[in-house]
Amino acid sequence: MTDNRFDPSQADGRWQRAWEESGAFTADSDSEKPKSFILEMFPYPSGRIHMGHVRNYTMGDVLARYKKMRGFEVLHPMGWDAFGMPAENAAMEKKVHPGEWTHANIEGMKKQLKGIGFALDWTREFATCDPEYYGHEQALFLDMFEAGLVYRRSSEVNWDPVDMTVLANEQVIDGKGWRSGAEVEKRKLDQWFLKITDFAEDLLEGLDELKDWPEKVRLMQENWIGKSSGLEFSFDLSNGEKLPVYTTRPDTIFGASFCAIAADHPIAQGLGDDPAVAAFIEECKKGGTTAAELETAEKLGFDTGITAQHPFTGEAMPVFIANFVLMDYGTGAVMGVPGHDQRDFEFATKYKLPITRVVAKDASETDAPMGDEAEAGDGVIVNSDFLDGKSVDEAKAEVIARAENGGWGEGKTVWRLRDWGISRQRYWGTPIPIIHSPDHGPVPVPRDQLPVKLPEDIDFDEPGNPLERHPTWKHTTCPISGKPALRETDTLDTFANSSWYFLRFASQPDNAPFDPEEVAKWLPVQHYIGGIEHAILHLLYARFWTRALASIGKIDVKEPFAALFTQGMVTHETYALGDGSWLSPDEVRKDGAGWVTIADGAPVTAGRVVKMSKSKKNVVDPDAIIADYGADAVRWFMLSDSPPERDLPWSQDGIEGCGRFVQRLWRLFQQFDPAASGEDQPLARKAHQAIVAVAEDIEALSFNKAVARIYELTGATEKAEASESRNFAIRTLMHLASPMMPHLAEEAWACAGNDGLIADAPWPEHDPAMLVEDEVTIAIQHKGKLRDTLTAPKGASKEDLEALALASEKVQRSLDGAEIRKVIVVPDRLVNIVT
RNA sequence: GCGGGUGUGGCGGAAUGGUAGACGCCGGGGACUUAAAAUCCCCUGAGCUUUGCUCGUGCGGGUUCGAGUCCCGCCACCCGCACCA
Repeated sequence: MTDNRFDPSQADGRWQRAWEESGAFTADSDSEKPKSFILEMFPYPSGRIHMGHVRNYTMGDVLARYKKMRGFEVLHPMGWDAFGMPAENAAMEKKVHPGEWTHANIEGMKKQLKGIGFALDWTREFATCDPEYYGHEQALFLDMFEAGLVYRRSSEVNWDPVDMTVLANEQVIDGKGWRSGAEVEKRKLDQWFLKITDFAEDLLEGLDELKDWPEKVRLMQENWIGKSSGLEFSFDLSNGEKLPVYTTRPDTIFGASFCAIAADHPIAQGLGDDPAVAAFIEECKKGGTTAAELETAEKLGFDTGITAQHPFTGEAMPVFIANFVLMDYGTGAVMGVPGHDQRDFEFATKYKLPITRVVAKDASETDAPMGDEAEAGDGVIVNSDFLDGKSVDEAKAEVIARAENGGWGEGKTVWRLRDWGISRQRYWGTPIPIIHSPDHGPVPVPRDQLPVKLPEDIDFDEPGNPLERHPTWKHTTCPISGKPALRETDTLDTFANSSWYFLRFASQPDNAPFDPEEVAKWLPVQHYIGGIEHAILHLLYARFWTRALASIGKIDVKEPFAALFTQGMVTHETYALGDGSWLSPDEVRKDGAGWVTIADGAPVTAGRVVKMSKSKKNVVDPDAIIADYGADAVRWFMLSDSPPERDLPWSQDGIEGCGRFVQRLWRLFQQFDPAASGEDQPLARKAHQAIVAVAEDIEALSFNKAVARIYELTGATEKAEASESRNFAIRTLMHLASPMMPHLAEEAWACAGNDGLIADAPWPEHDPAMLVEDEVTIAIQHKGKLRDTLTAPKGASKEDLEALALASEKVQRSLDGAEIRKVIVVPDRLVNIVT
């Protein structure tokens, strides 16, 4: 027995090399074992691994290692979501090629990930910016193009006139470009779209099958897809035109008192010659789109002077241009029913339009006055001719039926989901494999010319898309006529890259994006782990892309991720000086109850615990922590205390505690004593129970509970005398801890004289007979309050337990001679005496 | 506004309707040491008239022999979406 310390600085690297050399985590798709695909959302190679990554990948790693121990052939790959804006920004700021910057980052981050000891199959690593990868992506794009799932149309975009580029909505801040600060313009550009709306119904219904997804994410996707059903019909207008409107409340049609159209509605645009109309349309465009602005925005309207004829009453209703009507939902026009829609109510109040009740609590309340807001709830239809007395649902069906019979409208389902605009006027992305032919329009690049590679010799000295102004790249010939033609210079949205990468992880043939048979072996992903921020876009696009490929016969799986887990953020206290400037954790120290700067002792305010971010300076660098405490301590911290779906507050005290526990386990592991003999039943029992409990906790992803179990068994084992049972407990702890602290476990395993890697060893067997206690603690209650506890043999009869309870001195004192009315006995648990 | 979540010691958090606070962190006391670090042991929800008693899981009710857990009504905070007709 030696009392040396575990030295991660030399042990970690040694075991990481041992895993790599033995190929311990290389997935064999020809294996006979059941398969398990464990995947964490692959990182963007921004430069450094941060604590959020460490937490995400540690969780996946524990699962992957555990599944391997349980006899699964595990696929646990890693790659790089390598296209995107930051690389281009770096190119502009640092005069470095985006590819060079990206690859340097990948090298650095890969080294960091290896230093944490993740059980990854690095043989399947790829970056989405590899021409092989994006070439296959281009092939998939062409598959979808040929299947009619891709189309081109003119669409409005945010245009930065200084950077000469399109901005995503989140890159527009207060109406200005986030980089240039220039006033952003709306511009119409021809853009490529993927027909995700073809799959709206399917994507919505598929959510029901995703039992192992968080309810929250399913609801967010459901709302995003936004199915609604109602009636689309046309009003006859006084100018002879027709005005199609969409409503989900056809039952309230007798309450309509006006029509409203969007500012960019064709009828409004047609009136644009009138300066007053033009001014109003301009006014509508100004309004901000932030939540707060919309909340307070006043309903504004402009009476066009045109009237619409009510389909049932024949009444003439005014048609307004209104700022609250959206052109891209429904038909861009609505019928206004002020009594039963809050927006219409506000509008009608402002412009003194009639507000009629057409839904009441019951049929007798026909004339009940309207309050100061619209009544959107259920009820009975009143003041509505043939609809009177019907329920809301009956009236909806009746009006839709009459409209359809009369040929002036039809029941319709409308979706909030829009088609996916995938064109980006950027260099660092997958070139869209299309050639614009003067004679044949947009033509697919012939398959034998894929990949369409990005040119290397580009510069970012001028604003705009480097592909567009490259001297030769876009010039090519039409594949049909052979005449000169131009390449598409837009690249694909980066979300396209992450929409099928899991298929490429499952199989990597040279001549195809994937092999359907290999995909069938691994998919769906058994556990997909990542941040909640991808609840909608990435996860919806990946579901769509998988379904689209299934619909054209490329694969058999429709849902890529069987189970989804969204982990919480890593947070940290913030520190600020009096002037509000932020300080990093290593610039401050505790001073009594408060905090001061290390530099000059100036008082520091410790603020809220929030997500680690550069702007708040509350980041902690994983490398520095690993250097101080080793990889296992950091991994252990990531799994301890907080449930994985909640935020994890980082603390210096916490990581020190984890570092201490690594050493404590190491000391215990060294006490494995081959010469020891004898049984220790209670300890053996605890070890067997821990084998079962830790397994259950890991499978439920309750890592914090698994950690607590390991602490408990550790404590019990430390206290026990040497025995064969104690040796068993020590070996058990090595196995139970090995998915979480793999370096320590390997070192201890080897020191105890075992051959091979503990990573390759199976999960320990438990003896079911040892799970059952032979003695139990019984709680004795009087009137529901605890009075005493006693130990009884497991399975003691109710009569015996009752007798034991009544024999207790404490119980008798509490009873104080009162008459016993009833005694409740729960075997092996408690006795409750009621007086 | 709509949808969802959370609320338990100083802190992170445990708890199939059955002994609330497992486990960890912080804190206090002690042992070892010339001393420190490391390590080990004990205490650590609040209060009280302290062999013990009372109170205690955001608040107010209810069901039950028994409620952190189930039901009804509130409050606070967090997240997502949002003029979607």
